[in-house]
Amino acid sequence: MARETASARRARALRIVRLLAKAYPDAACALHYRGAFELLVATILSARCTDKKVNEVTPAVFARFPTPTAMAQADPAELERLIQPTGFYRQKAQSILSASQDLVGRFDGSVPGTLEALVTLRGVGRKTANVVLGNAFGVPGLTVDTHMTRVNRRLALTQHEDPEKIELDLMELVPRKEWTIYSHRVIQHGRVCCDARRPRCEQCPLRAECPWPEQHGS
DNA sequence: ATCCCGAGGG
DNA sequence: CCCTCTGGAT
Repeated sequence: MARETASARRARALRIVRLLAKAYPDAACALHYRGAFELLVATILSARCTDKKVNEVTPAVFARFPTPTAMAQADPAELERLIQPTGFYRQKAQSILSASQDLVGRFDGSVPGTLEALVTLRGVGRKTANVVLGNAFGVPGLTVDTHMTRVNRRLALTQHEDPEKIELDLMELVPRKEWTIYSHRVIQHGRVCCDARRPRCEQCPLRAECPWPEQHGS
């Protein structure tokens, strides 16, 4: 594909948005949660871990520590044991405890609804903050995780590796109201089709808009 | 740049 | 065995 002009790329991005909507009309957050606090905890646990695995451990976690107040007083060893299958369990337990203590101490026991406040919590970066904003508060947010990074790079909607730079590129290309649902659809697409190891370009709904198959002979 | 860390697939 | 899975802190 010859070098693409900015306006051509913008038009292509909009076609991709439409194709994704048709291919994944029901895409949604795959984590199981009730309310902002549970979503925050589930999203911290989802780092480098499948959502499926997270959903297996969270019912017991939420049953045992249902509120920020309860979680803030949790025994670290018990929490570590409950979340152990998700990996990185010491850091994650520490993050969940510390973040919960901050919710109680600095945010009146509830999850704040702004990016600036959320990222001050231990274990919460832009990606996690945007998941909470988009799904618990209805504030548009692009959640640049491993799937968003891989798929958008293959689509040549960004050249960057740094998640924050990718987020800025996508903010220019994807209509603001679509940010949250676009993230869900790209993540689903990354799981079922645009696989990390071997993308299934033959059956990809975005094939006509993607330079990857031509460049990699499939 | 490196570390955390378990589990599943090829 | 190596890579990947809804990252973040040091």
